[in-house]
Amino acid sequence: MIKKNAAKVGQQRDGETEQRILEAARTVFVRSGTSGARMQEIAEEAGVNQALLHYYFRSKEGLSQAVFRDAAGKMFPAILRTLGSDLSVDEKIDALVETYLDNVSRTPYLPGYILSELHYHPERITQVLGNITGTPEGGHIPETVRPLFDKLDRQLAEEARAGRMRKINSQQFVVNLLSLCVFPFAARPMLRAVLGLDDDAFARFIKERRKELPQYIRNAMRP
Amino acid sequence: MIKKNAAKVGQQRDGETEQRILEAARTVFVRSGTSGARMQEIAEEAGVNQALLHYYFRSKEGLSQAVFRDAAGKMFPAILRTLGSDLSVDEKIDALVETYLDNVSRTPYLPGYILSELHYHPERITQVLGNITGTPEGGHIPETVRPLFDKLDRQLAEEARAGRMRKINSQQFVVNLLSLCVFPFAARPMLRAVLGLDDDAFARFIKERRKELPQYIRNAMRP
DNA sequence: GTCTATATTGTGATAGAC
DNA sequence: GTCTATCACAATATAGAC
Repeated sequence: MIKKNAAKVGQQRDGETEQRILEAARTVFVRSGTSGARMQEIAEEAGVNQALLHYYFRSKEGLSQAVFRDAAGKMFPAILRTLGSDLSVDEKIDALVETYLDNVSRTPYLPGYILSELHYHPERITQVLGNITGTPEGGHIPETVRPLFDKLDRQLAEEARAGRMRKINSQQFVVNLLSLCVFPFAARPMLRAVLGLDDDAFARFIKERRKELPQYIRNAMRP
Repeated sequence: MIKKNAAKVGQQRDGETEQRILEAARTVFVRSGTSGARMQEIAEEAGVNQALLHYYFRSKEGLSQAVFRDAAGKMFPAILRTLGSDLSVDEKIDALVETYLDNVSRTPYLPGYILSELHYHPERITQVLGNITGTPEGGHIPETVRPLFDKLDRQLAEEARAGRMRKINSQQFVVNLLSLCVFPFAARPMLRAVLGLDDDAFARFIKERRKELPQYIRNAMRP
């Protein structure tokens, strides 16, 4: 109901400007971190004035939360959905490795940003992950996620009982899976410096991983 | 030759004050990140005045570099030494998992700090890792580290030839190893929130990992 | 070496015109 | 909705006494 007269000079229809600001903010926050980023830098990146950032997002805190929420909203739901699905264990491994590596390859600096944010602002996890996991206000996330891990535990137990896998608990299983997928991106600057991987070489490195990782992980749990 | 008359009031002998400042800085930088940290906060943590930080380290930049150099100097050399040693592949796996998990358990927030620093200040990698790896001024780190990976590649090729392992290249091998060791610490705040792991539960989680990881990794490469 | 006081710049945020 | 101008304070850094 608000934005009428969109034809008037200097006005943009819809949330176009807001969106441009949000994307600029993502770029800058991902590059410099929440405290390292400057509102001025974001304004320039978006091609607008600094005051406009405050008009749309009120404060730096508000803007950075919006960015983090978006970023986390891209990564976590997909992972949780896969882990909680009705796929078999083997299929979950395949699905997670493929979708994660494919998706993140397009935004390779996101994992580093997210892990850093979680490290320096752990209080944000609850806010953001609470929504994502559907945890009620003031609730405890682990309780909401519990059913997912319980289900995984049953699947893993059944595989072990049938002699198809060694016994492993769901937490270690998930952490192993995530470690092998996420770490190479989070440590990308290190790999670039130590192994000399430029953008192309890194992309090839990930492509190779995408092929070998499922086999690697399944093998690791053979009886 | 400088510090005489150490008995005089207000003076400390040796680098005691400098050391206290450095430790305080480590605490604060690891907790808040380089740009998030405040010199005032560090001064308080060290129990000295803010001007003293500049007396010893000239600038915030200087202090943060000193902290990062120390932190990286704790992690990387041990890893590189193990990987480049004369141990067999199996022994390297054991050694790296054990020493890494044991050492880092004492400073569990260091990996998150180091990865974040590398993400937001990739230029520091060259400065610091150059020294650690013994790369000459202006040299390229990968060339210095190359022999280490070449040696690993020969070992892995020999294992494959003898039918004891599947073929895997040294880069993927090392990244897998590091992923499984480092990620749980780097993602600790996330694991705390999602899995509900408090300090004790996390310590147990790592202890279990220390036991199972070598077997997991060896298994993953079985033919 | 260590302190207090202060200079100086950076930076988030707001007021108000258009 | 978007801009320019400016405020208010935070934060690094330095001067100089002790």
